Amino acid sequence: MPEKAPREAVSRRSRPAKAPLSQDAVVTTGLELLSRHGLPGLSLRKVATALDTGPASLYVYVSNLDELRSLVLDRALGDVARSGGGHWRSRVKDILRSYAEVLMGRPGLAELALTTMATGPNALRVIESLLAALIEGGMDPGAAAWGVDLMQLQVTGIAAEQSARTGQEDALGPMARATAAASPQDFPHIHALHEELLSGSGRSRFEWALDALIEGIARTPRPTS
Amino acid sequence: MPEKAPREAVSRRSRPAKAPLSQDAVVTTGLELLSRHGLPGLSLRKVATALDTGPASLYVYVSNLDELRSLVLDRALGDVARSGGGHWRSRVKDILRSYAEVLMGRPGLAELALTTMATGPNALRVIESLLAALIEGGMDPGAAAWGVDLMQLQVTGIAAEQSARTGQEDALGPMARATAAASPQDFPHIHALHEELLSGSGRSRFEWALDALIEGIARTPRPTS
DNA sequence: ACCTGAACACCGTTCAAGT
DNA sequence: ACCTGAACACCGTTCAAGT
Repeated sequence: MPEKAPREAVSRRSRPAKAPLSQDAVVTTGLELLSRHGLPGLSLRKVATALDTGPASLYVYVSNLDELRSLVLDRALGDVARSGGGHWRSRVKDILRSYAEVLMGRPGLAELALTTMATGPNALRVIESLLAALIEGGMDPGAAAWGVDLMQLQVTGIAAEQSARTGQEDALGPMARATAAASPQDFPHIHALHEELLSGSGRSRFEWALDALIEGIARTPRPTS
Repeated sequence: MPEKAPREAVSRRSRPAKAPLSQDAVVTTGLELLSRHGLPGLSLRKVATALDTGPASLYVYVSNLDELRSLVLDRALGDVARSGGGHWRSRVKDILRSYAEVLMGRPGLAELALTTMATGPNALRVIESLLAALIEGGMDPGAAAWGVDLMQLQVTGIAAEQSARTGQEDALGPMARATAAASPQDFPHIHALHEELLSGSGRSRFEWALDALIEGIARTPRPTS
């Protein structure tokens, strides 16, 4: 039962007033769809449908799917915490922890980050604050530059592993089964360590990995080429 | 102009003798297609066409695309060098170097490895030899177990970055442009370090990353939980 | 058990045409 | 310049039917 048109006619059109397209709108609904349906939700056709148009229309605002993915990733990275205070080392860990939490906070986002490089302002801000903290900690600037790369990759990888793990109903996935079944003759060390290989809460492994990285990066001289 | 049938009739059939299907055949042609056409080449439909059948037929040997990908990855990992002799540390580096070379040796393989966990015998063999070398080096077995994970992830990530870079004609991709354009006000450290961020041959960065990882893993005590 | 053809429900991208 | 419909050339997966 449609109500009567309120007040004045809505300028020539009747429908819900379909917001105008824009890159911002495209990226926003892309992130929404990702959040709701994971990686398969982030398709040009689905974004187009959500915006009540055809897929061809999006090419005005985005040059292809890869660009959309990278824009959506950067948008999501806007939630990474600003670097707070405290000792440089705990600041580095805070940033990376927040980074991991953001990646794990939406289904498919960590996996997206693994295959897409974000180059927008939010990604740059994360890099910038990591560099600042490391350099403040007295780290050689060159090592800091290379190290940031390592840290981000590592954290992204851990986040992807972790969220793949929680996405499935079986807690540990095929790797657990494979290592558990590894024959003691062919794979003695795996056999002996198969519990260790998968042990530890995600949390404690994460903290350990960060410490190991920071330690290694700080102590390893770069080649003098 | 078909020649006359040679010798005897080829048991009831005329055509090129279409090899029988098998999981092995499916994986082999999957790896072939990947090698020739990169990641887009590795599709169930293309494998089916190459094997002169329909896509539905493959489901007898492979339960879905993900399984095919993980089988193809493991097959490719068969080329990773067996652990040679020498000091444990150089052995670790040799294995990881070979692992990276294998991943970069076929287009799309490193990217595949980033999103797919190989759990076959070849993947296990790589893990086994890394564990053996680290433990021989006196590393705490628990740290070795966690560390192997870190190393593989890191090397896979570097390989993917590197082969994405050589796959494109522009040497450095959008990250270079983004960091080069970073404003000195908003991103002072990136601005100051933007050459360092992208400097160094792949080779020297790789070696440095391995040393940093080994160093960090060896020195960082695991939490006593 | 193995294999098939046909269908289903999707994709990204392009292009000529309209405004 | 922006937007569109329709087409093109693909996908993975399922299913009823055959052998």
